Amino acid sequence: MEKYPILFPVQQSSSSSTSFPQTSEMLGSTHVFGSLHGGNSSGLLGLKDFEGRGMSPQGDGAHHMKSLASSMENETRPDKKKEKKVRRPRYAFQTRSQVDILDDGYRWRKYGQKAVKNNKFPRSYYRCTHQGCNVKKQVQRLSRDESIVVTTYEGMHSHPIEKPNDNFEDILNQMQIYSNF
DNA sequence: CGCGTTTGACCGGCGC
DNA sequence: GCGCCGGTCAAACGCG
Repeated sequence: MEKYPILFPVQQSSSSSTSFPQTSEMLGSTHVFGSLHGGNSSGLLGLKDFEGRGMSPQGDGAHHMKSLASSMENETRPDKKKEKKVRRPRYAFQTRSQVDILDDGYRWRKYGQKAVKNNKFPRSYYRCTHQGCNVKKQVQRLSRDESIVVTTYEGMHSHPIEKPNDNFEDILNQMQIYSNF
């Protein structure tokens, strides 16, 4: 199935790499959504795994990624009447890519970027620009292995994908997304 | 011009 | 209570 010479729909992101050596392996480990049961493929990890390990061998400091470790937890807030912020489950997966921006068919608007402790690369915060859709995602590159990009999705899209171009590759990618649901 | 990015300030939660 | 830290806001800027 992944024998197609499909490349990623990274058309506009010129990230210092004109010729991508990316192979089907990379595609195989991408776009797996929600099915993080035990698929420890070469590049897929659960959320709790995140990157909490490569860091902090010194024990102290920087293990505040509890927010990221909230995988399928439904946020059983022992708190209160007011649910202003409904923390929805997050889905994180790693991707072997040389570009940070993975085009998944949706249109995202970046709204923040913060430096990550124990990581030389910053983390970018994106939000779906569709009206009424507050799906968020954050993209982060591991400093441990800079060829790995961790993408964390939060929320579910309730609107059709708006694809900026109708390449055959894009359609195939979308099919991959859906089939993995 | 409209839309997206950049970037420092701001905010709320949690640990000490 | 204070300070750190992760996340978000928003004004200014850039680009097509």
